Amino acid sequence: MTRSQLPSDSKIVDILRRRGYKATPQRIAICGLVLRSRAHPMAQQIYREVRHTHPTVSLATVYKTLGVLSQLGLVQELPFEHGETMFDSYVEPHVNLVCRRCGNVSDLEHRLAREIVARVAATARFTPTGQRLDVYGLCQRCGRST
Amino acid sequence: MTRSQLPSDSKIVDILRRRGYKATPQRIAICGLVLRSRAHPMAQQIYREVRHTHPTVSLATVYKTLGVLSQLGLVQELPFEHGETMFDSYVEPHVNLVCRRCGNVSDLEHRLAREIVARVAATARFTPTGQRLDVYGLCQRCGRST
DNA sequence: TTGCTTGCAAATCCTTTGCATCTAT
DNA sequence: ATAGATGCAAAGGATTTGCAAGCAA
Repeated sequence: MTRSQLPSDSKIVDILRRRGYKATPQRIAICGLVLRSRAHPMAQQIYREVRHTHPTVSLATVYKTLGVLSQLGLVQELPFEHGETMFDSYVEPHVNLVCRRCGNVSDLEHRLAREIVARVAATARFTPTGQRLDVYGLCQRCGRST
Repeated sequence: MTRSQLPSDSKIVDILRRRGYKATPQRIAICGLVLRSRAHPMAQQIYREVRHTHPTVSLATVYKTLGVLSQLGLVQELPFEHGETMFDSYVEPHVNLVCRRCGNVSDLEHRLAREIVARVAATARFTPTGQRLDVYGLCQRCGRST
């Protein structure tokens, strides 16, 4: 299975309303930024970006909206060692390649991602609802210059 | 590869000294607790436990020692969404089964753990130095009573 | 209209740091 | 002897919360 289509604003409005949330301009903007990003943004970055179009938005609203998206299963939280949490809108089984030098996180689809979740669940009689498969190291770019 | 033997105190003293750290009683106690635990303890829990034998130890020392262990590659930090970080003394590729109901984290060895790291690294020309393979869901015990 | 949402500020919580004192080597 | 470690208290930084005012439905 490949990554699903990135949602339009009207799709986002639908999703929010259907789940009983009001579709406010701030929410639509924040959801749009997060769900259409492949950059694994952090709350502060989303805040900075959304202020370009909604200058009065608060960081609290960003956090609350990220909480909603997380509740709805539309994003996955990826807390890291150094404090901040990245948000990944790709929630299907996949691998996060996390470069320890440049900090970049990229998603990689691989059949083994689904397979390991399924196998492990069967082996341990564990009912899976999500996963986080990170590989840490040096990306191609950073590895060259070591 | 299976999980290596749990280290004795004298082994811990050796490791610390060889790497240029002083082997203080507090450090030996903290390292012993963490490296011999399979429970993925958090800093507060380690603090509470180590105080049984070293009542004057401070939380700051616990954090500093955990930092040393992390630097040495002897433990892996597992930060979670709800704030606290668990410490896993099993650093080889394996799967963490994280129960969303009871909170228990258990390590599971599986050949696919090594395999996915190797395959993904080759595919993406990524040089791996570590990994975190979490599967979230309901453990056998909690799954029964759902 | 009305309850959910926003934005602000204050509060929380985990973790780190500064520093004087202590101690392993 | 002395560089590194400890313990305390204060600081830091991300995230959450309380609440009055605002807005979607």
